Amino acid sequence: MGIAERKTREKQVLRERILDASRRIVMREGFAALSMRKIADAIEYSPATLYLHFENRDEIARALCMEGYAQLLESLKPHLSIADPAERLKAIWRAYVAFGVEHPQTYRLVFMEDPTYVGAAFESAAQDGDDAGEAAFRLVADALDEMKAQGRLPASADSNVWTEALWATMHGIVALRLTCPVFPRTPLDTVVDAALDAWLGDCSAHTGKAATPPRKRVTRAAPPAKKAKPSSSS
Amino acid sequence: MGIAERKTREKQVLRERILDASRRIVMREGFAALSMRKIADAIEYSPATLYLHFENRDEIARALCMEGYAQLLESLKPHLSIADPAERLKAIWRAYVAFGVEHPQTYRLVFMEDPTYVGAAFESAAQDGDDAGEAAFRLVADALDEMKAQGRLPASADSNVWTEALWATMHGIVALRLTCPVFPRTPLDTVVDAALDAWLGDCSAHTGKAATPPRKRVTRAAPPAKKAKPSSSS
DNA sequence: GTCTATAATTTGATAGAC
DNA sequence: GTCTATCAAATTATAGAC
Repeated sequence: MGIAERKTREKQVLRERILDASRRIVMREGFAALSMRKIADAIEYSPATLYLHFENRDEIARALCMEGYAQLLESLKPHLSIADPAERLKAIWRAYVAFGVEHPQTYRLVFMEDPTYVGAAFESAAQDGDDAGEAAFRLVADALDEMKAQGRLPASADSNVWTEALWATMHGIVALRLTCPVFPRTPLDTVVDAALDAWLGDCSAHTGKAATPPRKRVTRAAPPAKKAKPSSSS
Repeated sequence: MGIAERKTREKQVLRERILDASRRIVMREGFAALSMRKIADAIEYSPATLYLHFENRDEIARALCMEGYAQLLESLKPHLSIADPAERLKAIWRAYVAFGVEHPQTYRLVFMEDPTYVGAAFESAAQDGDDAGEAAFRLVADALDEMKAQGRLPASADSNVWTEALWATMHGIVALRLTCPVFPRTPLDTVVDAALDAWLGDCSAHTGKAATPPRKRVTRAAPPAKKAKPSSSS
């Protein structure tokens, strides 16, 4: 069956070229500027050909979302193996935000455009039954549970609630950068670190080495802690 | 000059009708569905007439943004006079989130569509020289400074950074509701409260009456605090 | 599989009559 | 001030030749 396989392989190649061109357009001009004609021009095929590989523009968009989400996951992967749960979470979320600001149009397409797109991205990367969204959610929730078990988070903290809130915080940081660059803004890293501190705060318990200084809010008296925080934007 | 005044008044009336119709379309179908023709049909005028009152579609969008932002500010106003800075901030941000989820298309138009729109909204409501964005920012930053002065926030907390981070957090909560309704989600109020607690946390110092129980994260040992948190979504 | 050609819409915006 | 009529340009999507 070599002939049939070559044909499907060639078909696959063109599919990839279509997605490549689409990705370039989206990254350069944003999703709103993505049209079938523009894609066709870019790959030097007729618009009609696109419909042999994708049902419509929406299917191309969904494919791009799956790609983009996979790319995001890939950028998080190096940090998943960090032993300490707090450091793991901080590294993951820093990478998450970095991805968002470095690939604004991709991030926007996946998370800020159509509610169905992120759903498509999640369902696509299904592993062991449940989708990639669930898996990512668990990843964070489990780390929070670890911290709770170590007494580094309040026992009253619901890890599901905190996961959602933590995600919302980081998403908000990215989203504001993308659509509301209005204020004389704080460097990105400074805001991210402040947020991570607020949520994961003083995580030096059980680590012994007091790596993260307890830059924690006070309960009774004002602490003598004084820490300037210069930081570089992305 | 009664005649001229009547004419400008009548002109103003039509301008309002255009904006009314536009607002309805945006609220019902979203900003993407707002077209000059649709507006003209709604008010039973010809499309050409619209151009006598607005230069183009973008100017209508900006006008809607100014309206929407003013509406948001209005919904925050009742809480600005709360004496306690922590309670004030919490009330303000709860109202902010509530506005966002109750007016999704308006919120989306102002904060999630075009970067220039939110700028227009801010500059429009200029008071005493600086724009409404600056004013709102100060509002939050000042409250944070109050809390800091009372020793209820760490002295190391930069109120400008925290303001931006706090805004990002609340914006993220709203934005995720609008564009990523994917998970079996936590009730809105629960997430908002968790976030407010994480940022403003145990604020019972100096209030005497211990109104807010110290649902704070631990530093050394696990606290006996146990608090179930049932809450209603909006 | 790929193309040409085109249908069918929808869009923002304007010229000129009244 | 308002309308009719229309332009010029996009868009998605398809029919049918090759």
